[in-house]
Parts: sequence; structure tokens; C-alpha cells
Amino acid sequence: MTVTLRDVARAADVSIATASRALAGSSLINHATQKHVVQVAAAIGYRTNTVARALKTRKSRLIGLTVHNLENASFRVLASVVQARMQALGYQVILSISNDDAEQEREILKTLVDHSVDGLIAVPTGSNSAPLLAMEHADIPVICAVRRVAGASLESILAADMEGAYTGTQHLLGLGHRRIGLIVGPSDTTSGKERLAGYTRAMQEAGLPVDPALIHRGRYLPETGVAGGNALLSLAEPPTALFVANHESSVGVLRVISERGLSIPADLSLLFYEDSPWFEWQRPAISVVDSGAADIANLAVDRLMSRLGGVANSGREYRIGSRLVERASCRALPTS
Amino acid sequence: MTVTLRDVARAADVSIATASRALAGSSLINHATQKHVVQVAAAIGYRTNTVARALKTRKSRLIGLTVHNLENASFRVLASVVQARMQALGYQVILSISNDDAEQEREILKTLVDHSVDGLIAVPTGSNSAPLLAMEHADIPVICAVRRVAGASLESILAADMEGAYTGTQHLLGLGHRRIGLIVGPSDTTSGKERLAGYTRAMQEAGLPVDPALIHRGRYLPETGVAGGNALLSLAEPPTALFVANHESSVGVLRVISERGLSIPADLSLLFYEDSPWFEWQRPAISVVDSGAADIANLAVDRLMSRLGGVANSGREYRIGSRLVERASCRALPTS
DNA sequence: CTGTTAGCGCATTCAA
DNA sequence: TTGAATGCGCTAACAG
Repeated sequence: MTVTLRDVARAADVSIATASRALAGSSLINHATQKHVVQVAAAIGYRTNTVARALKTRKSRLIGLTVHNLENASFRVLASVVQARMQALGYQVILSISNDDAEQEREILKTLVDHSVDGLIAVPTGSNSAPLLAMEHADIPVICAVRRVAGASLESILAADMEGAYTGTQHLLGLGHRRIGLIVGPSDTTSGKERLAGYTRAMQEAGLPVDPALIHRGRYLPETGVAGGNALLSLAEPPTALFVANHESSVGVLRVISERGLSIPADLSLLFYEDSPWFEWQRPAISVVDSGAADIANLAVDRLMSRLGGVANSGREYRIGSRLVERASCRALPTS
Repeated sequence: MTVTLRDVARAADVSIATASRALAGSSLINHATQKHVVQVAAAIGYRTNTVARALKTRKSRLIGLTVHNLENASFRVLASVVQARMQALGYQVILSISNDDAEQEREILKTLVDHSVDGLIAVPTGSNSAPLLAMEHADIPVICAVRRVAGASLESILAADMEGAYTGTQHLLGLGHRRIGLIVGPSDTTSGKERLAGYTRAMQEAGLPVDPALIHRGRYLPETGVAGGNALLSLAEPPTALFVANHESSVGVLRVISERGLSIPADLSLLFYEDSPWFEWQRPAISVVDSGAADIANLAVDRLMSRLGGVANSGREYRIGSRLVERASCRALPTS
């Protein structure tokens, strides 16, 4: 039924080895026979069996991609970009979703190894340095994206969160805001920590006090936006600007604003973190600190390809610079 | 380096065949030796090489999943659900994104076959019946989800779009609306056609005229919502309710409403199609006709597993019923 | 430049 | 119930 290399060899009247060389584009082959074999192969509809090739060469042309979920805009962009680029490079991607669960991640890693993926791009949970390092040890390069694994010598492509939050806060400061509310992720996550640090640094450099009442920490959920928004906006002296540095909570904040009948940016300036098509279509369009998910994905692919090409693990951490995207949700405060 | 079946056999002091049987849970094996082998295998860290197994058995335990993109909520849910369930069933999924492009889809299918996937769940572009049928012919079951391929005898799991639009329109009608605007996808797509038909039927059954001016057709894009929203709302006698039966255009409609300063549902009742977390968090929360993406995904997985288990292609089309999710964006019109 | 040969790791047929 | 032997389809020495 399926046409194999043997069939091609027979049809082209060459040995099976020659046929293999011809199709592989080997240099040590007569150009004429090469062309002939390729032609014959196409004629009889030959397609090389990647499974057999993988067994022999120990290269599956499959890579693993694990993300926490597909809802988060960054992860989604990562998945799209990685899939598209790897496919163009001749690789297929096995997608796995970890739900940010260490146990599930462990299972996934095992399975991926079983399927002998050539490499892995992972948004790690952070709790599985051992199996991840074991993969590296087994010569399966792994590139961490968006998140990293503390203490593990793995290449990681991260957003420059501290810088991003710093830039965002400075933007608001530059517009004359002094009381800037911050809604941010939990401090046991790198991004939560770093974004808070960026905010703090900008405030301090501006000679402003860092009022704990203006900072709301919470999990990466819409509910955090509701709680944080309500808390900050109920303050005796509410903030004039709100920096929502926890992407998932953005929608919750929007809801609070709508419920309170606040007008943006007249009543409140609003700055979000991580871009989403929704923010651009919102009226007024919402300014954001874009953490560059697409570029993280691109660099992750570049690094993986480089590793696949034989370059050693640098163990290095790469940071993708953030970009402030000014739209219409922040207004300059009148200088009183 | 890697521990193979041969190592297990040696360590357990049995033949390689016996080891294989033990690990595979074959019935023709002594229970004691079975247990022993399994134990030894675990002890020395054996993991069966899926590539070698695939070459031998012609079953890769890999399935393909192709979607147009990961932005559309339905496709995203499909991807999440299919991934999670197939993984739980011992399969890995190779994700491919077709961008709704027939040419890309053709390439994807070839590659998937090359990797000898055991089956395929596809949101088809609709233009590749031949290669899809060829897969079926090659004993690779394919299940179409959300979209179908006209004229091809492939199992398809679709939303009950005609019924959904009918239900949605009836809901609005029941609230007393008579002038109901419809923004819908292009008529060369099944869902565009069917949703329009559902709307038309409901209107006619209510003895109402179907005013072409109240119907805006357009591509699945936010811009369609802007154009459609503006067109319908600028009418001399604008609709009292808007049924946005083109998911992608929802965000555009929201923008128009915001720009026009319309209050929902006081000025306009709003009903969307296909649910999204955003709609629920919106204030007012937006009522929707939920087309059941998760259930489509679940049934697709069920059907695929059944086919993988040897059941023949029924060529049947399955429809997942729509569900009206009433929230706060539609109001009853006072009976004047 | 080309052909012969030997596995990659596993499942399975056939004998015992 | 077990073992020996075969080959899935391909690549890569090794000879010629």
C-alpha cells in the first residue's frame, strides 16, 4: 500500500542506499541519478516515513510546547508563533497544557521524552527543575519562555518586567499623576515581584512615597481586578491613575469602572500590562505596556533552532524589552 | 544510555519477547513473571520507545489537530479540550494552524500523514476534500469540527446554527422587539447561511417582515461589527435590538456602542453569539447564544476514539444544540 | 560515486 | 507459557 524507499529504488533501478542519498540531497551522489531518483520518487508518490527515520537517526523533527493554558494572551501568542515558525522550519509541535500544575507538567515531560521530541519550548511551572535538567542532559534542548525555573541552568526568554513596570509608571508620572494605584500579581511569582519593583523604583526616583494602600496584590484572575479596583477606588483619596500590571485582572477592572460609571480618562487614567486585541478595540482604546509575547516566542524559536544546530546551552537569561503603547486611556493632569 | 527492552529482559532474566509481553499486559504470560518484569523495568527506569513501537505497530499514539487560529474562542476551546482529553487517553496532539488557507491546510495534512498520526480532528477550510478523504482511505480517521467539508463523507461535529439563531431571535421577539438588527457572517459559509436562515425563520413565523436593511453581512472580523453597527444604528428607524451572530465582530459592535454613548439595554438590547469570558465580565453582562464549543470538542474526541477503536466512518453529521444564556443585555420592550 | 550490510527498539509469528 | 527469529522503513558505515 504505502510506497517505501525500496519501491523508489526498484523503480529508479538503483540501490536503496542511493535512493536514500538522492532524496536526502547528499553531496556524494551523481547529479543525474539524483535528479532521476527524485523524479521517480515524486512520480510514484513516495513520502519518507518520518517514524522510521526517527528511529534510525534519533531525530523526530517533533518539538514539545507546554503552556499553562490557552486563555492568557501571552501564552496564546506564544503557541501561535511557535507553531507557525517551527512548522516553516520543518518541525511539528506537540502541544501540551500544564494548567500551571507541577504534577501535570511532570507527566507531560515524561511523555514528550517518550515521543523523543528533539527539543522543548516550555512555560515552566517552576517546580520541575530536575526533569527539565534531565532532558538537557539527555541532549534535548529546553528553552523556557515567559516563566523560568529558579536555580536551573536553562535558557530562558523573559519579559523585562521590572523595566516595563518602571516605564509604565514613569509614563503616568510624566503625565503629572502622583497617586498611582497598582494592581499586581502575587509576590511569589517573578513577574509579580519584578513589576512591583519597577513601580516602586519609578515612584522613589520621582521622590514620591510608596503608599501601600495604593498597591493591591492578587492572583492572576479577573476577580483580583474587581477586588483591587474596588479597594483602590474606595480610598478616601483615590488614585488618579490605575496601573493594572496583572493581565488577567484587566477585565475585572473594566467591570468595576463600568459599574462605578467612571469615565476614562477624565475620571481615571488607565494603563494595562500585556496587550490584547480587546484593549485596542475598547473605547477609549487602552494604553498598555506591551511585554512582547510575539518577540519572546520568536527568540525562543531562534534559540531552540540554534541549540538544535549544536550550540551548547548558554544557561543564559534573555529579556525582551517592553514597549509602551500609548492609546487614549491616560490623560495629563492639569498642573495645579 | 537509554534503557531498552533488551536491558529489561536481561535484568529480569527473561527473553525480550517475554519482557515485551509483560509490559504490554498480554494475557498469554505467567502472572508472576509479568509482575517481576514490570517491577524490574520500573527499577531500572525503562520507558518504552514510542518511535520504535510506532514503526512496528503503525500506531503512533499521535493525533493531528488543525484549527484556523487560536484567537477565535471556539477554536481555542476546541484546542484546549481536545488536548486535555486526548492526553488523558494516552495520545499526544500535534497542533497545526491553517489560517483558514487551503494551501497551508494541504501542506499540514501531508506532514501529519508523514508523521503517521493515528487520527485527525480538523476545523477544515472546506477546500480539501480529496486529501482528507485520502486520509480516511489510508485508515486515518478524520473528524471535522465546527466547520465541515461540503460533499465529503466525513464525520462532522457542528453547532446547530440555524436552531441557535432561531432561538436567539425568538428570545428577542419574546421580549417584544420587532425591529431586530442582525450582523452575520458571509453567505458563502455554512454558519453565515444557517444563522441568517434561523433569524429569517423566526421573523417569518412571528409574522414579521424580513427587512434587508436590518441585515448586515460581513467577514469574520471586528471591522464588520463597526461597519454593521454603524449602518444599522444610523437607520432612520433603528433596531431596538441587535443580534450579533458573527463572533469576531462583537468587539467592533461594542466599540460603536461606546462611541455612540448608547446605554445597554436601555437604548438597545444586545445579543451575541458564541460565548467568551469577556462577555460575562462586561457590564452589563451580555446575553449570548452559546454554540457549545466545549461540547463539540468533547463529541469530536468521543467520535475519534470510537473510530480509533475500529468503528467505521458513519459519514454522519452531528449537531450540538445551542443554548441561550440570558444575562443582562436584553430588556423587554414595554407593550405600547 | 554506488551498492551491501547492519542495525535503531520493538512486537509478533512460529516453535518448543 | 516462553524464546528465537524476523522485519517495520530508513540511514550510515564500510567496501568497492
